[in-house]
Amino acid sequence: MARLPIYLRALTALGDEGVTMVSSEELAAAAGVNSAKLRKDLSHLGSYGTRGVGYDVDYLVFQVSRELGLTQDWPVVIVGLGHLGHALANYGGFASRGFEIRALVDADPHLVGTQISGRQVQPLSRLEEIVRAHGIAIGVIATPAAVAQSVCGRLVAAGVSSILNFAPSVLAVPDDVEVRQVDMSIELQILAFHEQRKIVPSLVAGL
Amino acid sequence: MARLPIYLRALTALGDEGVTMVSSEELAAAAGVNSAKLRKDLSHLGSYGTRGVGYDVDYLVFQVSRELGLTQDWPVVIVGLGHLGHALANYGGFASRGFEIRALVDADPHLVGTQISGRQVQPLSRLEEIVRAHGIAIGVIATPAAVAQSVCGRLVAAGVSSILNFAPSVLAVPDDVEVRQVDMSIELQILAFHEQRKIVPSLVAGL
DNA sequence: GTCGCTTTGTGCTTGCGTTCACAAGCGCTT
DNA sequence: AAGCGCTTGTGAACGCAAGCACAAAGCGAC
Repeated sequence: MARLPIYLRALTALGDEGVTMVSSEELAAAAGVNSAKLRKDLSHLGSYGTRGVGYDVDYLVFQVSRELGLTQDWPVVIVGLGHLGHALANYGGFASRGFEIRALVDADPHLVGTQISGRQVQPLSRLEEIVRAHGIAIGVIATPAAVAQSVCGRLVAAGVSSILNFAPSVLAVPDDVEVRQVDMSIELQILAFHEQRKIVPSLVAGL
Repeated sequence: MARLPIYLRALTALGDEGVTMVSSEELAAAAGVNSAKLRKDLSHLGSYGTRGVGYDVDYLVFQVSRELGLTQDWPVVIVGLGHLGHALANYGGFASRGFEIRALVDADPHLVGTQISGRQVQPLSRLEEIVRAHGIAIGVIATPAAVAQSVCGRLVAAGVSSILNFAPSVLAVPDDVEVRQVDMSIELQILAFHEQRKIVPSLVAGL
């Protein structure tokens, strides 16, 4: 379920505060969801709660992490090191959550060979070689939209089966490859849509 | 509808290629959705298609833009100029889509006063003043999670009613404020979950 | 002008996810 | 040891979105 990471984040935050037991009601509030939904989600993992008491925070963190596959480290390659790729390479939130950025790749000869976050940028021509050598299953695309599909195809051909795409383009992939799309312009446009709906209805009401 | 921006992106891409008319089938393929869903979505805006022919690309771009409220420019403030905020400030995809980054704000005295993407970083203490002076309705939070809720509250109090949050924390806001959450770690965790499901079932099948 | 091809717009069914509401169960107190 | 209060886990109802399938409608050809 796509909500497990949110629960995990809330749980680790609670754990850091020293909380040892938590009720579905409290955890649901921290995660911003309905408590029944949370209980149903957690029940799919097994019966890890105690009736009348709640859930043991540490134990639940472990169980959710296991379900998400975070008990092992996932090697990741970042393709494209513009401003965004740069930010991703320097983002500390990955390593602490079971992801290791194993390689940085870019097509720009001026970037290749430079150090970013203690790691050397590799040329795009070596992409397949790098993916295979490290057994990388997860790729991050932070390139311009024009080359995103090409990079995606090469990643998939080299064995990558999960892709996080920051480029504003729809990626075509085989059915067994998972793609998640993050597009900041689209998020802003959705906000603009809601902003306008707050204004337009007042005009309609005035008619 | 949250899919309109995706349609708009596909439409502008087609327009740049010189395409003038497009069928729901073609546009749906470009946007990665079902054609019936696309037609139903577009029909909510009005009847802008011609039966037997399709949709006029330019006209549809205009209509979708109008529906999304992109015929006007939306002023935006970015709070937090770490690696991610930096990348956002330099991202060209905003201005071209009807958003103008009007102010950059950070708490770090070393950053305040520096120029980023031709704009001077303002101190966090002036946040409310800046929001009110520019009539800013949309705020982007790219701060550490620890201060995200505090910044969010100040933005809302100053009049911001839409927030794009990159910090890994759930924001509590009044009902009339829209929040959209972007969390790269969560996206990666969802990918890891699917990756693991590709491996674990093979073990289960072996039993 | 009529016929047929193509594509939109939409009623209806189907399926999934959310939510309510309650029974089952655990621990604490007396 | 028994009862009480609290919380989980889940069966059942509800609502919404997705997709099918077809009727309505425009355009071109003959």
